[in-house]
Amino acid sequence: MLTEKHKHILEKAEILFAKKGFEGTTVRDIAQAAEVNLAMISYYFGSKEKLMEALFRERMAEVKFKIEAVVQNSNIGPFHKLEMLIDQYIIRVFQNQAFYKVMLIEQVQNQNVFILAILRQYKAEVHQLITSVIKEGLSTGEFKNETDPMLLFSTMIGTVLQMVINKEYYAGISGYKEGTKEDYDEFLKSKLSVYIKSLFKATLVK
Amino acid sequence: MLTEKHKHILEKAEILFAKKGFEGTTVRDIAQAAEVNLAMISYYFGSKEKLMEALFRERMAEVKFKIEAVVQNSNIGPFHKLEMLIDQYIIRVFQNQAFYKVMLIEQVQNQNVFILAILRQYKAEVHQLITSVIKEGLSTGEFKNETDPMLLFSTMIGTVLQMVINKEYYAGISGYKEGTKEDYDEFLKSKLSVYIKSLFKATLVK
DNA sequence: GGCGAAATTAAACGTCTGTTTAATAAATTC
DNA sequence: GAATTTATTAAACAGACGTTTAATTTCGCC
Repeated sequence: MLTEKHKHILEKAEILFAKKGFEGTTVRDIAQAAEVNLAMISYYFGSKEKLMEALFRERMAEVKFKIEAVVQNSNIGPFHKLEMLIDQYIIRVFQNQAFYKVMLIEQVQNQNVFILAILRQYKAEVHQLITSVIKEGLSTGEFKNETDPMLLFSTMIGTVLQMVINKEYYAGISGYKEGTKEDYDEFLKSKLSVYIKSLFKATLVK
Repeated sequence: MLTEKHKHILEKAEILFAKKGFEGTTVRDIAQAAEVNLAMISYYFGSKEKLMEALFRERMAEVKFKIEAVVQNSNIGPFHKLEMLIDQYIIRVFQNQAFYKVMLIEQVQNQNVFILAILRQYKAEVHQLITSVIKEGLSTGEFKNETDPMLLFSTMIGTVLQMVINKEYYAGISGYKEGTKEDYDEFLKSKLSVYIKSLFKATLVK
């Protein structure tokens, strides 16, 4: 089990991995950021690699529950379910920007077999979930049977991540000035929410 | 100027950077892959960092021309221009998958100021281009004035990159078996082309 | 309050890192 | 074709890397 100290170290490591990559981050960097002795990282996690794996195990576990709750609720229609999944995804990414950056890098590089397996399983679960909602919409006659769920899936994930990555650039050109960073994130989140829902609607709903 | 040998080394380095990241790739790795002596990398490029910068300078220079040609052609309508930009982007990403992975990682990590500047300029140019085409469509009354160009831009880039990143996963679930890797890439490219154009159409065209 | 286990520390380990050196080979210049 | 510049090499460099060690401190328990 992970203690609060474990989680504290993971949090600091996550930020460094997002900024400098796994190889670009040294164990000494992590120890300094978390204000613990260098040797504690090995003592707590075994190795730098196992620390990364612990980070994935920890963050992925948090995600799983929340998604399932939405889809299994039978009181809401299929498109509203998709809307909730979209909002949920946007909120999750903005709340864990560092981790989603780390995840993106790992997905691109595809090196660590352990993380690869976790990601594969995660993708399969989310994909299956979206597919089942779309099938539900097809059976009620609400949706058109045209678009590959994987494409919609990629659009949702891809668009959100691109906006997060280009946040600073977009702040410059959109002329957004007022408010704190949190306000700006809220501005982006609602913009993305409206936009992606409209894309889904145009593509799926009859 | 870059000789053929320079370009050969950059090509090999690019593949390694995409797979293992900048820090995860050693100069010895690059030398071995390019079949040159270790010291030649410093001799040719000055340093590992400058090699990376040379890679960006080289690849970005190739891109610039092609985009401009499309937009400045006045014989074609605004939506058809967008369609051409979409196809061009898809072709470019699939033709330079390694570099676009490197670019994505660098964008996420945002470390090297030189590369940051190149990317900023590139984004500004592409963004300005798309915006001008959309304005053209608005002035002819062809387009609706609703969507932020930056969002469409993010969708195009994000969706394509997600599909490239998840190529292997998608091959598994889509049951694509027949043909070579090149055939599979062609299959994905045409799928993406049709899909993204339909998203743009639904969002922009009256 | 004393004992055993767990936590924390500074120092050291061998290995690998990017870069430089000094010597040699190849190519270019006149 | 000798002289000079350029390309290539193996070896060495100092520093940084992840991990381990052995000693010390802190803690929970009786």
